[in-house]
Amino acid sequence: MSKARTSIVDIARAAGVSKSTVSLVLQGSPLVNEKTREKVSALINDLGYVYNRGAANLRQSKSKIIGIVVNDLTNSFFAELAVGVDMVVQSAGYVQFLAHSGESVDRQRQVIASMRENGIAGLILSPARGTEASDVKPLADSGIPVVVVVRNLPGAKVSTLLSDNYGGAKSAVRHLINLGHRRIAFMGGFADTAVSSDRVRGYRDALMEAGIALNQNFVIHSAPSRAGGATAAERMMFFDERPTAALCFNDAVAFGVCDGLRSNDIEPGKGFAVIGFDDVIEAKTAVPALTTVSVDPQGMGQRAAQLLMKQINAGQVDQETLVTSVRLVVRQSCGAPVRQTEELA
Amino acid sequence: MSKARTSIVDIARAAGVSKSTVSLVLQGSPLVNEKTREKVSALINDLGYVYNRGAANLRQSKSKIIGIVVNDLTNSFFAELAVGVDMVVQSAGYVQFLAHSGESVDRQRQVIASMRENGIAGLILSPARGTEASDVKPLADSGIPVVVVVRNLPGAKVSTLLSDNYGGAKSAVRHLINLGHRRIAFMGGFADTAVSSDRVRGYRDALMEAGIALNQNFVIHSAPSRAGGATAAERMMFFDERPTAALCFNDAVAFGVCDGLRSNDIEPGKGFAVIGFDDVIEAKTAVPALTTVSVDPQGMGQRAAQLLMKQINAGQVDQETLVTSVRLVVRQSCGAPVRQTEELA
DNA sequence: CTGTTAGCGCGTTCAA
DNA sequence: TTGAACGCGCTAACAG
Repeated sequence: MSKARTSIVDIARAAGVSKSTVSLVLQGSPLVNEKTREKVSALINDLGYVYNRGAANLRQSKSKIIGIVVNDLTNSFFAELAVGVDMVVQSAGYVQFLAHSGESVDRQRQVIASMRENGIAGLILSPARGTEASDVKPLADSGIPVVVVVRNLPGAKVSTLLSDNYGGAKSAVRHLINLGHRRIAFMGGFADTAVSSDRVRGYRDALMEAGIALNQNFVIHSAPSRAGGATAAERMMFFDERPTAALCFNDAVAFGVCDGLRSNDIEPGKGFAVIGFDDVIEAKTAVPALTTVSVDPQGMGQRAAQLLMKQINAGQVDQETLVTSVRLVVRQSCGAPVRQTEELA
Repeated sequence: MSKARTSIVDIARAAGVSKSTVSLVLQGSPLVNEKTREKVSALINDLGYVYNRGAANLRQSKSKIIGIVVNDLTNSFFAELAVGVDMVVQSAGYVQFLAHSGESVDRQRQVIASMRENGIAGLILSPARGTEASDVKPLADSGIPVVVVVRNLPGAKVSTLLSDNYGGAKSAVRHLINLGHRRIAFMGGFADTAVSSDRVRGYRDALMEAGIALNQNFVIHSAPSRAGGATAAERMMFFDERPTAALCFNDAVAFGVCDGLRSNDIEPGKGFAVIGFDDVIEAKTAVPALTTVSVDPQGMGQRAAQLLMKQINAGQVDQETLVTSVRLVVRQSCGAPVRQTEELA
């Protein structure tokens, strides 16, 4: 209808009061006469007034906007994470800018810059591969709290929320050992990422703890994808003494390993046990019966958002690193959606 | 460091010019002396100035923010959609507010209101079930363009982008008929949604076209989920004369149907053909060999965003309804990630 | 204690 | 190239 939206002055004029009074009404201030309050409130409704948060932000030089940049929204793990963030953000009366970096540090830099121009109150970042501390430095320096999730970003003045990669790997391998396995492989993932090395470390320590000698060949790196898992499995077939179980870098790798086993006529689950970290969350839909090391991505998103809100409200940036625990879970599909049936360890 | 962020006046003062000049430099206006431009640009860098888009928005009473509200970000279909939107939004220099309604019309109303307060330039909405035209009316009335995707919203002053449910179903059933099937079921989905009835209509028309009488029993409604598919399959087992093929409401249902068949010792694919609309996109990871009616969700997101940008730039709201075509695709997994191998029809 | 006035925050715009 | 006005809501100070 009307081109110009009705502003606080319009309704002030209509009510025969000053704009200050209207502002007080909007804020539910008790300093205003009941009668005037009602008249003003009525006008606000009738004239279809919409609060202009931008103007308020400008005046107060603060906003109720938080930014979230995700390296791959296509991966359900991060979509779920974003949903978790959204939940707490929404209920705190904030809105979220969401951007997808697609693992491109350039795009990530751009969107972070853009969010900064737009005056976000805080940022949650799941960094693209190759992100450096300098990429968030300007933000952090200007006092805007940043929470980095999933991958860590050493040297940056930010808080960090990681899943317990070391502990998860360790308890998964312990579980395999308890099942009687002695020749256990670690499959998939690139060697040069912190996430990967933490998981391998957990794997090693669990073996050591059980007095099992580490066979270097049994750590088979590959792309952290289904295809990577399949090739890792192929490579494994050449060993004289093959493993009887594997901890996989993630669920995608685990499926790939199963694919690779099957094409060599080995039925996974029967004699060969496979466990994967469920980073990719294909598990939710795709797995017939796979043991996974599970992170709850929505929960992680919630925690990240809470961590951020805390800092925003306190007006100061922290630098804590939190680790969210993981669970060993057997998922089962029985002609129906996958349900979590058993929790181990 | 500094509490107050440096503003346009700070650099004006430092450069010994007026803030107007700085503003002109920022806008790349040619009306400014080359020498001053350089001096100003240098100061902008040195003082770490960040453009305050909020202030600009206020002055111009327009923003470069678009809103996107999605009913279920947890569903990869919508996550991909959001990525598609993000691509064109980002490259147009906009940012997006993203909110997840979780199929709750109340939350949807809230977030739409919040986005309106924040001055979005346009909205892309994948409506929660039960959304009514009135839910977007205030927005549409104030001249903010809205593009509704996936589900339609009759009576609202918005543009709409739907996938070709009718045509897709029709060509899927034609395909099954060409394969020699005569007893073809339609399984899954609630009867009372437009999406569902369009698909059933396509199914009917394809049968009619081939002179095959419609068997009312063969339209088996159920929840549009994996569980729903499984129960639909169970129900089908009681028929005296069972179908030999099914078009499923979506891929989740299709998997459920496969689950149900297997638990009755029928191997899907061998003698019983299953086709699903890939709304849920489990197909990408989970399907060994399933024919799907495919929508490209990222592409759809891009089109939606383009449609919206067009209206924003033109400064007027349209009310067109566009239909995006779908493809019949056989996906195959062969010990490696699923690839699209064959395109039919 | 109620209600008002004036000025601020920051970038844009236009007349001068 | 610039001073001044402007967009809209907030707030400190002040008058009734």
